[in-house]
Amino acid sequence: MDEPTTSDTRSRILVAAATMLGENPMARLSVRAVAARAGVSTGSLRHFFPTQQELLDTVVAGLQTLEIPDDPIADISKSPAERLEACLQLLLASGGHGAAARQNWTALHDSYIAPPAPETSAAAFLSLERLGIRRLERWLGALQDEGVGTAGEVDACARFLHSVVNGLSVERALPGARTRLSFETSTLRLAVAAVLSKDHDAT
Amino acid sequence: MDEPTTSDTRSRILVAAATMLGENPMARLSVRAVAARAGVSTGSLRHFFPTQQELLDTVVAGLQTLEIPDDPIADISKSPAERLEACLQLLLASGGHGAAARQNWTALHDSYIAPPAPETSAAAFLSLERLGIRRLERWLGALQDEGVGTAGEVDACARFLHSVVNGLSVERALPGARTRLSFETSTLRLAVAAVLSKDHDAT
DNA sequence: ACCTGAACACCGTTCAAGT
DNA sequence: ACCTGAACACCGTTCAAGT
Repeated sequence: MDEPTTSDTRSRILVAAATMLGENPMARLSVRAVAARAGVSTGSLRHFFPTQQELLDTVVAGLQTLEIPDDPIADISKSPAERLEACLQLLLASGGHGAAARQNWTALHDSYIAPPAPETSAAAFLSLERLGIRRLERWLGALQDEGVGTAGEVDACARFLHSVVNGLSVERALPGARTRLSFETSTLRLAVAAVLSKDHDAT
Repeated sequence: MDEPTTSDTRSRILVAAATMLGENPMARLSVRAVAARAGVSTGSLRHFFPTQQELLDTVVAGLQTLEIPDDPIADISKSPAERLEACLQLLLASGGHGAAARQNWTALHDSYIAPPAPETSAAAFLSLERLGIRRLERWLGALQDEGVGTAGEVDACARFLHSVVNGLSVERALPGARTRLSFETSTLRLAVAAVLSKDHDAT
């Protein structure tokens, strides 16, 4: 963990932002509102968080600390394709099965799809999405460092995998999830093969 | 099509917005910028498009219908990959953009995800899903008849493509859809390439 | 009905100034 | 280094006023 007193005001800002996000996930955190809630000036807020996006990323990253056990990408005993598939399975698992999956998508729907003016709450969701895509990019980057080629740009591949996982994830919340389960692995395998197209010579 | 003269300024606004979106899909269209580009006042723009979101939805909906003909799989003037991509775009388009996409997913959510006993209403959904997958299988079968090989079984490929389209579709209903628009084609292209992996010798 | 442009209430970021 | 608050350049929306 970080030291509890990285800065008193920095923490106050983070706490204020996290509280406001918790109270109303679809509100957007303006500089002035967060600064007022934290009892600091806008300039002081900017001193610790040079940009508003950085504040958002930091606060949602803090909220996300409950995950990430051990990274399957580092397990050299398996092939690159198998490892990437395991990573995707990890992402997919975080969405849950059955009732949990449904509850998850209901929360997502109520926060970001149902509201009449969804663009206002976009920032929180987008920074969360960026977190997931960053993770995918890091995994692909790790494989690239081993000499494994990717089909196209890394960010395009990451977006592709993200969409695949999203599709499978929402299907888990829809009826007939049990029937589709057998297709999940074949779909993930196709997605992995699409991304790791070139030569994958593992030693 | 609509009458060419629904309103001269309305069209000018739409054209200006579409042009700006084409130049830089990541940029956000401000009222003043679009109005200036179209040569009209902000108030006039607001008269036809009461809200900025409405403008966005209208222009992206227009861009989509502009590049979709009918029955793309039979168009032999294009390559198999291009045709399959066009088919997927067709599926994606049926989900709608912006407000329509959100409304669509809300209906789906309320019918099949939210209810406590989702297994009761499953039948309707499953038959609808089967319809979409059948369509994908027919497309893939048509390409196979031309001698185009698919990676793996047809039903597995169809399920894969179905998940990809589902993922992109739900992302259209989530915040930041406009930003992700540029990745849609690259994702679809990767998915098509994954499915049509083998030799695709036409003629 | 169509169109204008000023006005209102915001926004994120910058920066000279203090401590 | 930390902090302030004014200032700048935006933003979307509203609205009295013209045609």
